[in-house]
Parts: sequence; structure tokens; C-alpha cells
Amino acid sequence: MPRTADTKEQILDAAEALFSAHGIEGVSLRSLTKEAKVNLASVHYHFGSKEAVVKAAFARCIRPVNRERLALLDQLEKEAADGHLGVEAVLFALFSPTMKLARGSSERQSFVRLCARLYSEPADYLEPFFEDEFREVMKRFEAAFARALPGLPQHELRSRMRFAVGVMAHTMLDCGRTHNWTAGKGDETDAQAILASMVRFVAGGMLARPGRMTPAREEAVA
Amino acid sequence: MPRTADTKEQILDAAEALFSAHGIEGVSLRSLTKEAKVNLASVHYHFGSKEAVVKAAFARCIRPVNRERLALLDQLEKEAADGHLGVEAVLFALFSPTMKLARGSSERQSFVRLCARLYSEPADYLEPFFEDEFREVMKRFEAAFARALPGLPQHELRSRMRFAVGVMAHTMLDCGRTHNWTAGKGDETDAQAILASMVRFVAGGMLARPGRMTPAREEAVA
DNA sequence: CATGTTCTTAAACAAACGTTTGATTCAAGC
DNA sequence: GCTTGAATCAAACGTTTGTTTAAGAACATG
Repeated sequence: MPRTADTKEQILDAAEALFSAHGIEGVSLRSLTKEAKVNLASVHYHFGSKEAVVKAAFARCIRPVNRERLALLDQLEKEAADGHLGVEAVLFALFSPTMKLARGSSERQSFVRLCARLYSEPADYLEPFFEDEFREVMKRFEAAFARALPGLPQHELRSRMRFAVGVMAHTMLDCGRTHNWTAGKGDETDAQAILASMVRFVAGGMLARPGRMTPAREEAVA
Repeated sequence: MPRTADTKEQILDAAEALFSAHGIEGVSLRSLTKEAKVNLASVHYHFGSKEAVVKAAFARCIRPVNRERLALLDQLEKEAADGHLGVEAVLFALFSPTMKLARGSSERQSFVRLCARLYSEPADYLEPFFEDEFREVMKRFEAAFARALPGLPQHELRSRMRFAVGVMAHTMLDCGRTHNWTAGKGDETDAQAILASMVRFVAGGMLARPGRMTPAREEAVA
């Protein structure tokens, strides 16, 4: 391999593709370096460990997305006449950057699944790192949602934000699975339709009037 | 080990606890048999392979839940005056059986995380098995939702059912994580509150008026 | 009591894992 | 032209993986 082709990025490219296809534990450094067409030892030379590769791949995948989320939220708030955003606009800022990835060249579609997988991967060493990456996004969007949903108790708001993340994560996983979304060509029309459905759905949930269940149903759980 | 204590079930108990805590690939047969206090070879004697253990654990976990889902749907449909169920009732029948597990003795709380994990685990050999287990539930509930949501196109309904599953799966994962749900004691009040929030949220999404986004936002995705 | 089956056990198997080593190759600086 | 440092390479490190083996213990049935 020529020196000019950045080994580090070849490794990260392969890591994204393979991790998203087989999970972190399902990918060995040998299969990784074979896919990346680099030597086995070079991953330790450049990163130091497999954990570090996972973190680096995750960071390269999620950082631009979160940056765009914040930028989009800023832009929409600036465009709004009184600075007041509706729920659907906030959701659009939250969801659209990930869907933009799913739309792109089919090579980069694996980004989406990788991100979704890391939500559910039980790697202990990832949890603090993960929280760091999302702290600002969560804070900013919680504020935006609070403005868009006045009167909703904070605790309920946080629950609903978790539900929203659940919808997104699961959709991202499903997207990459067996293309059972529309009869679709898996291209931009697809991504737009899914995004629109998702925003509608979650907005409906966010706007629902909070309240308890009927006593009869509460009994049924006990 | 005495013969009376069923080795097979001890293995499945340990499998549930460990798989839900560390994922399938994160659990070796050695750690599994150590936790179960049985011999390493007995897992092959009783099950034949690790894959078979995973399937067996999954089946023992999910079958009673799905059975109860169908029974609850039957019961609610019978109780309803005209046989017509509201969205919230259908959602209750879908979600409450899993939440019932999350409430139970903290030992069996791991059930919930195991099920949630298997949604996102990329094991290829599980996918057809998984689909088999859920086929009838999905068919019955799609019909129930279709009756509760007349006029909603089938394609949109199926998308929204996927969203609903996403909410449930993600919530189940979060439940077992760091108990960041309420200041809570993790007991029945907790589970009831979460279930109520979930049903409200998803019902809001299911009932949302379908439609496209504004052209400006569609551009932003392209 | 002997027989046959079911189950458990310790030990070993080959393969794959993440990681480390030491030699080699290349490009740039003096 | 020699040196220096970064980067690559093949080979091996010691563990751990899922799986298999063969012998022994515990039970039921005759």
C-alpha cells in the first residue's frame, strides 16, 4: 500500500462499514484490517487499541451530525419571526441530519446503522463517551422543546424526548436492515418520506395531552 | 450439583441475566456455565450449541409475552360494547405485557432488556426465528390498529407500527440501564407511570394526521 | 444385583481473539 | 551519503473462544 493513502482513514472507513453490519463484538481486527487493506498491526500503531478505534469511528460518525443538528436549530430559530419554533420544526432539526446520511451514496448508508447500533450496544466503556458527545445537543433541544410545549412537566418532557430518540434509533436500524421501507429504491424520495412520517408521528406524541390511564387498565398492570 | 435442580433451566436463567447485561457476543459459555453453576459441557449436551441456547432463552422470554398480548387484545375486544377498540386500548394490549415483566421481582427485570437487545442484535441466525415469533402478533395488531385508525393508508400504518416498536424497544433498554426514570424506586408505580406515558405518546403519534412536510423543509433534506 | 440410560465432569481440541515484537522500508534533514 | 524518525510488515505472543472427547456418577428398570 502506498503511503499517500491515509491508513488511519481507511481503517475508520472499514470500521464504519463492518461495525454497522456485524456489531462491535462481531468484528475482529483481522477482518477489519483485511477490509481496510492494511496491516493488522497498523491499527495498534495508529489507535492503540480496538476500543480507541470504536470511539474514533463513532466520533467521526456522530460529530458532524450533532454539529448540523445545532446549526439547523440555530438557523430555524433565526428564521422564525418571533423566535418561537413549532414542535415539528424542532423535530426536523433533530432528525433530518441523520436522515441526510441515510440518503447519501449507498456506501455511507452504513453510518446510520452504526450510530443506531451504538445506542443499544452494551459496551460499558462507550457510555460516558456517548454521553459527552450528546450532552450539548440534548440540553439545547430540551430547551427548544420546552418552549414549543409550554405547560408540559419537565419530567414528562424528558420521557417523551427518550421516546423520540427511540423512534429514531429503531428507524435507523430498520432502514439498513432489509429495505422493507416502501417498495423503495432506497434513495432520496425514500429518506424524505420516512423523515416526514417520523416527524409527524413524534410531533403527535409530543403534543399529546399528558394524563393517567383509566383505573381499570392500571389494575391490569398490577 | 444435584439432579433435581434442572440444569437446563439454570442455564436459561443465567443466559437471560448475562445476555441482557452484556449482549450475546459479550457472554462466553464459560462465564455462562459459571453463573449457572453447571459444567461447561452440559450446555452442549442439553442444547447442542450456543446459538441454540440463545434461541431457547429468547423463546422462553418472548413467548409468554406474546401470548398475553393476544389474550389481552381478545379480552379487550370482547369487553368493548361494539367490539371497536380505541388506539390507546390496542397500545395497552401491546405494551403492558412487557411492562408487567419490568415490574416483577428484580431478578426477572433482565427479561425486558434481553428482549430489547435482541431487537438490535445483528445475529443473522436470529432474524428468521424472530420473525416467526412475532408474525401472528403483528398480523393481529395491524388489523386492530387498522380498525382503530380508519382512513390511514396501510403503508403509513405499518411505518407507525414500526415507530411504536421503536419506542417500546428503546424504553425497555433504558429501563434497565441506570434507573434514570423518575427518582424512582424501580417498582410498580414506576412501571405504571412509564407505561401510561408511553401509551399516551404513541397514541398521539398514531392519531396524527398524515401528510407531507413543507416544501422548504423537503429541500433542506435534499 | 446387574444392566442400560441419562447426566455430569475434567481435560483437551483447534481456531480466533487482541496485542506485542523486531526487522524492514520509505522519505526527509543535515 | 548517512542518519533519523515515521510507517509498514510478517510472525509470534499468551488468552480465550466454542466445541468435542472419554471416563465416571447417578438413577431407573429388569
